[in-house]
Amino acid sequence: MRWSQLFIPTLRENPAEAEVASHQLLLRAGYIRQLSAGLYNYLFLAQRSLNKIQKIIREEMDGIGGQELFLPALNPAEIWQESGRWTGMGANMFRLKDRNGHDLCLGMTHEEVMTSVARGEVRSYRQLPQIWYQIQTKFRDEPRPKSGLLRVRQFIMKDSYSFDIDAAGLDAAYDKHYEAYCRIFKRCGLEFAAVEADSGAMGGSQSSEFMVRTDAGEDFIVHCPSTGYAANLEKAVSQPQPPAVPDPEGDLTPEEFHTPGFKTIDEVSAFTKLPQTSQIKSLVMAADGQPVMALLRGDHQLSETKFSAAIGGPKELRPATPDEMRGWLGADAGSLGPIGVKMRVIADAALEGRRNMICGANKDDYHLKNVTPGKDFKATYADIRQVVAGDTDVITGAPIDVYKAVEIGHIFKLGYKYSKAMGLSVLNAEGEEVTVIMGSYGIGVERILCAAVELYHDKDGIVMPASIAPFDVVITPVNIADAAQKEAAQALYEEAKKAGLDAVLDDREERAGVKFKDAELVGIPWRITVGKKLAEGKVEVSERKGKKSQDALLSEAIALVKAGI
RNA sequence: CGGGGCGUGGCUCAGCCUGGUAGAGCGCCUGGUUCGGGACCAGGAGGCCGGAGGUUCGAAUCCUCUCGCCCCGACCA
Repeated sequence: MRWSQLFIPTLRENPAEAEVASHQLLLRAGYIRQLSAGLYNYLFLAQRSLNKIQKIIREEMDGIGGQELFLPALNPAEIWQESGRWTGMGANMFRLKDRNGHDLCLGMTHEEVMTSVARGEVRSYRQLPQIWYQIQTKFRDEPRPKSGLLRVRQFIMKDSYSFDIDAAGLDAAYDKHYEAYCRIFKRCGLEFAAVEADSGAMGGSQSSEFMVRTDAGEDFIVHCPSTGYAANLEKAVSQPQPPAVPDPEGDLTPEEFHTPGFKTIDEVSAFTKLPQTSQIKSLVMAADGQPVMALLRGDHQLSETKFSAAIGGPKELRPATPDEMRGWLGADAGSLGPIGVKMRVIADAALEGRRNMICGANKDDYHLKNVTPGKDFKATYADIRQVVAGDTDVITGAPIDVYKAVEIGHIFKLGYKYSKAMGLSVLNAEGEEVTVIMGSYGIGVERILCAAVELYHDKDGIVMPASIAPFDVVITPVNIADAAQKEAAQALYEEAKKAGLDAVLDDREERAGVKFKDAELVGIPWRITVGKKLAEGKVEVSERKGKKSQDALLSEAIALVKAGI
């Protein structure tokens, strides 16, 4: 292709609205343009990259026996009602009505549709196992789209679903996906980590997320370099640091004291001259409208995910409102505590065995000291605490890290959630009806592109991995008006195409600097510059990564690039 | 949904406080000179200042409402 004919609208300056590197660079390099919040036009370059990513995905999915389908993005409400997710998905699902007033939605994922396909057709264990996948547009009415392509309202997802007769079959399908995903991300040139994850609203037992480390990400990963333990913060476990000062000895009796205006843990800590680790933080939550108290050590944060699991996974979980707190406990947040309360109390495991601590008195501007969990109040202990940097590995005690990451893939063992709810069963060899066990496996296609840009860029632009770059090589005649250069460049371009390279000829009537800058911004992995050394029969071959270049004979240039890719 | 910010040629922004009828740089078009790292000269096109209402002799500028976008938080298969 000839650059002069292409639509590659590069910008010299960063658009004002872009914050993260991938957003800025994809805009500047002319890959994408925004249509609206969370909606992007994928221009020529983005489309080429996304096509390459999808090609890799298809090859690997086909490689594990996946069969590609294509299901409607527009779904009837009925199947979502059957699975219970019509209400479960809440406001995150785009909903609409057709002309007859029937409820429809735009699919966020396709468990329901896939299950409905299977239940109509799959009758016998002999037809299992199956792995079906599609590459489809998904819709989510995000409360806050952000960070360019990282969090959007419409995006491309490869989603696959496995159907098996038993748990061993599911395990095998899950493992196949795990390995295929590793190959996909590796082929896309990404450095990534597979981590233990919470299965959240998807339901199911086991799940792994594939994460790329970047500050632009929204997830936090807990990682122990010495043991290899890696998990999403929602799910991660660790050993907390010990309390900053030891608890007072003895079976002391709780004693009220006045704390005028001291509400936060920090304020009470400063007032009592006892560290945060000596305080009990009492949080009141409403679980399906019922009050539940969560207790944590003063310096710890509640993990809502763990807490939700600890109380049996309520449909709705939220912090209590100030009015609710006052009604239930007779005091405002800042003076609450577990003594004498009538609600369920879940205490974090880090409080077990502690004694003579400080907590709120359920009376405004009063706290209690000498409060001992177990003795002065009853609570169920559970791990409801969010891991923080500085904690240590639960088994070895080795230090752990917490870092930000973006999720590019997620695999789940769904179990029977959808097949049971929607009646997907087959006859086994004994002629008995058994419910099919399912898995579900997603990849965010654009997120691979974003992650690559986040990971690989420099001051001049994108350093796109060759496997997903829109072009392999750009042939750049320094001066297109020079007939010899023009001719040589044209010949090189033809040769590159014959050699199977995705080549573009930069035949624009621009100065060399402009063409170099654009090629670097866009992130084309290789450039062959046809310039003054042409007189000696030479051209310059340069690699975007590391900015290395060398002179090569005209006849050798293409082979050199080919070898590099 | 709470908090903050911003909407002025294609892009980045100035002008607004202190009303007087719109500017710069880049980009774009034409011609010329240049030609290995975002050239230079000359000429030119392009904006009813997000929208509506109001105040005023007069509104980009002041007031009210509204829409959109971005950021922080909440939320997030």
